[in-house]
Amino acid sequence: MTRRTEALSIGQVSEATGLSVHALRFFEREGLFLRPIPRSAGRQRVYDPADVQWLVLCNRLRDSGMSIATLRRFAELVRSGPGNEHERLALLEEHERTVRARIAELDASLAVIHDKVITYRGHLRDGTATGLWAPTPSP
Amino acid sequence: MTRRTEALSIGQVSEATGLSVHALRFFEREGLFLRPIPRSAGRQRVYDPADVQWLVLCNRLRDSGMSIATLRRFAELVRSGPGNEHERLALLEEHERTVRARIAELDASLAVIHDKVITYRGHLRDGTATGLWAPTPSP
DNA sequence: GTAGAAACTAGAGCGTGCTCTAGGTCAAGC
DNA sequence: GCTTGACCTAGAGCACGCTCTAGTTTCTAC
Repeated sequence: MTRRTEALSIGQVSEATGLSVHALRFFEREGLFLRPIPRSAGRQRVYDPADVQWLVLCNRLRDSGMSIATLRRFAELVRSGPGNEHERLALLEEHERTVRARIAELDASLAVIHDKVITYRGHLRDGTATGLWAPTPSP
Repeated sequence: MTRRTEALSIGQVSEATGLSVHALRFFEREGLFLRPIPRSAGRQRVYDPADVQWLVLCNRLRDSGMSIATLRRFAELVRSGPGNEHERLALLEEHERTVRARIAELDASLAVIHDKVITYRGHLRDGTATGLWAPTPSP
């Protein structure tokens, strides 16, 4: 007897992933799923837990700045089955480098911003808050 | 004798800040400068080094994800002179929190991505690269 | 069987942040 | 004076990533 995997409606998947139902349909149009999502007799989408797992990964990739186009490329690679794992790895490695670079950039900006915050606090404490916008050590 | 500050053309400011001349005019329309940029006899913008310094800070704020709207709010506060330093500090502190949260989010995503990378490398090394997309420890 | 919620499609619309176009004007060198 | 390149304005256009609309159908509960 074939074990039925748990069927999920678009609303349930939306709930589970935090993606809106609009976004889920958009993702499908954009070819971001790993398979054609099957439909019920009434043409409604029937997802399964593996789709949700994939979407969770998609969320991580999107949240870390991967574009829809790159995500689609990754999905295409996974869809086309075994044999292109080196390409998938290369794509992920590239994205990892991008994310690390972005974090480094944010760290650098954060240092500048935190410095400003410290300076403002100091001047406010001392009552000498003039000309504080400058990026160099404040006057 | 009044010391002339160094006058800069829009092209020079573009060069110095990395912002395009289009972006500089856009920033001006959006009210992101600390003063009305003066014009030459021929209606050309005449910047000075302080404008460049401000733009360098703007770049840091923008690069770290501050919206144009928030940057405008900050510029308005600075423009309106002394007396609102607490507001400026609050704005910067809020942005600092936002940036830290973003870094934390990226760190979390990076962990997931790096994990995938490691898994792909392992499976490729072992020649067992199947079903590797899953976000859970790969099958 | 009927109400109300949820889903469907195709396609328009929107917020953000520039970027580019069109049609000039201005400045510097020869 | 003329060329060349930088600059001007106002406004249109664009890429991205959804979000929403309109009109219809389907599902669920009573």
